[in-house]
Amino acid sequence: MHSCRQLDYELGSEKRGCQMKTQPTIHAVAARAGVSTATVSKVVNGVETGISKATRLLVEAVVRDMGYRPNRIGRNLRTRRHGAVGLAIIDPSPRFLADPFTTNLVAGLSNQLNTDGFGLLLHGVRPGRLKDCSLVRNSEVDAICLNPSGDREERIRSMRLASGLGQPLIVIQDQPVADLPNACFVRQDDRGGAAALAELLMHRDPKRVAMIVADVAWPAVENRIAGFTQVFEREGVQLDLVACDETSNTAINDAITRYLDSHDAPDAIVGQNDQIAIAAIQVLTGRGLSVPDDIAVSGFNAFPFTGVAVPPLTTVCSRAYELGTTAARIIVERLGTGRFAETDYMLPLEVFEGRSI
Amino acid sequence: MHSCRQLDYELGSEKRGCQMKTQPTIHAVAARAGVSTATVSKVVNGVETGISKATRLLVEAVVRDMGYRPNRIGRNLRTRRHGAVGLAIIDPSPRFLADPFTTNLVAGLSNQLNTDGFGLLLHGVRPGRLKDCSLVRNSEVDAICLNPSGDREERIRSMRLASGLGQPLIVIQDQPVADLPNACFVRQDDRGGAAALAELLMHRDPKRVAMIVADVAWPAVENRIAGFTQVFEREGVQLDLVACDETSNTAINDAITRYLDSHDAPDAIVGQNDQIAIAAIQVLTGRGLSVPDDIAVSGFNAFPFTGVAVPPLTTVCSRAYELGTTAARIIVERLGTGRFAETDYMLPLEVFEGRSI
DNA sequence: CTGAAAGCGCTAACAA
DNA sequence: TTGTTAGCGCTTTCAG
Repeated sequence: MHSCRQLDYELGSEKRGCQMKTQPTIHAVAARAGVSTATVSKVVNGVETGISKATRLLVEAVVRDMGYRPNRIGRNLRTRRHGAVGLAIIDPSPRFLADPFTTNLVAGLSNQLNTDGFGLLLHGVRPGRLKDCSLVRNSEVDAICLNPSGDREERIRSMRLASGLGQPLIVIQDQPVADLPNACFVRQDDRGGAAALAELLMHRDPKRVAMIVADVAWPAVENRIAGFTQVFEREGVQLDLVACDETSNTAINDAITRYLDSHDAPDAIVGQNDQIAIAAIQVLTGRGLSVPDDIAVSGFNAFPFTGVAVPPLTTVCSRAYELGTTAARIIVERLGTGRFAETDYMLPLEVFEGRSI
Repeated sequence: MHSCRQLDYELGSEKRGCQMKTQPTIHAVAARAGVSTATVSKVVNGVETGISKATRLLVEAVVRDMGYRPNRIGRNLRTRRHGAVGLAIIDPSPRFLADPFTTNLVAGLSNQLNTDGFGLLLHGVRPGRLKDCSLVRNSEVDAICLNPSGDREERIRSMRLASGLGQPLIVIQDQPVADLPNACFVRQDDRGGAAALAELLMHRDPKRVAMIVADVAWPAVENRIAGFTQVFEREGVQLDLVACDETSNTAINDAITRYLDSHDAPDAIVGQNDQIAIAAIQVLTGRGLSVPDDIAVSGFNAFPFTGVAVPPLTTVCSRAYELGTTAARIIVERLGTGRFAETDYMLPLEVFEGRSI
């Protein structure tokens, strides 16, 4: 049997000629080393018990020599594990990754999963199209990580769909939904962060604050609005919501300009993220207004590269990268133990005090 | 045999109790529909010939009813395809994705691969650690996409290592290496773009130009420097290279400040990317210098969100997203035909003329 | 038009 | 300490 397989392999590489060399299988290694496939398997997987030093060394040498790399498919089929996690990011833009929050989330998730021996399958999904995503149509990952967007109803549809797949689901940055079996929620306290920022803003005794928000509904933004409202309602401060297309700088500038043209100047402008806040500073400066003397400005996120502002931006620091590593750890634990220890994790947020308010 | 498998499945779901329901297999579907697994397979894979309408409808109904999702592992083992491509991004920072170039590259690659039915396995790899990456240690993807960084020698080591794996290799953004079997290079014309920008700068008749570069060596940056040098040497313009840690805004600002403190003011400052150029504008403005009247400033990339500058930045537009989609298409074609049609693709670059030079 | 059967590469239980 | 063997879920001839 060994020699037969070995023959297959040798024939394969000769027959195909110009074709790429066939990857050696565990059988080829076993045959060359004169041991069984079981022995090779044990050596390759570092099983300590029941392998003599000599055999181990021999097999390791043959493995190196033949350039053998275990085929994950065979292993996965046998262990009934995919060794991978899917991340579905719901976003209308094909450049879904351009948002620094997403970027940092993906980096954290990817790094931590890789460390633990898992792969990350990345999918940008247009709203309403989750059902067509290959993560959903096929069984190809051990768990699904979902970053929803859109209004709450749409997000709940996404979550139910993903949950119905019968595999562990980790929802990033959305409020828990009742009776969602086998789901775990991982989020940051955007509401608390916004409230802390609002309290800070209260030192200026503002009457009116404008918040510039994207026209795509993100759960984080809803919570940021809720956090402001919580403080501002109590204090009798009016909150104006100004919507814009955040994917274009000109659109952001235009929206801010239009708002300033048609309203009395607010006491403060907050962006739903730092890019928008920086744009606001520039529009204000361009109109001869001084930040923070005339108008306070603040943002959200504090990611490197988005913080190049003069004056330094006061902003709520997001923890997207840690959201990613946290989610990864939870997934790995869930896959190991068979259950979620907790089903709701919330990372606290802090305000970075720049000089823009 | 069918009923035996079916029994397994039923038992499985009952025995496990609180455990997650076992995913139905093709055998379970076949048993429930009263057909063979071969028939189910054909229906699921949309094979048109030799399936009666009635059978198709029946099987489809059972598939829906049971929530059957084909297990990719079984399929992959049989077809000897992984259905996935690995992307190894060599970068010293764990936040490798934060760079907008990388971000856009990944978005393009991911979207196009997903469209063509492939997954993308994302790996951030620290320099010199490629050999430990699971993409390298295991056979788990059909092709590897490599985005090298570091000095040329280090990059060549990475490329040789990846090429030696015996599977198709696509190198993003590096100069072709001779005798690298089964590799294809996909890049943008950074050198040409830089030269075009340099020509534009010549209208100001500069004597000295400072280029702010990161201390990590990226192939793109080398080419940008080469493009400048090509024009500036001909014209007798001096090019100063100022290195900084580009991952920190303060480091960028400090480096520019130190340079300006210790040298006569240059006629122009170019950043290796737009973030750096924007920082330069702010440092200059803070010193009471006017851009572009006193000093011209320009950058590279023109990605959305990094272009919030006053005045609008003159910059060379990168095509990272298209680099990604192009690489994806090449990979898919290579996997289909068994060979690369070309082994070197170069996307031309254009200058966006803002008002900063 | 449908089904039986072989086998993809690997692991783990069990036998030797 | 090592080897034999039985599949993991699926596709694909080939026979009916």
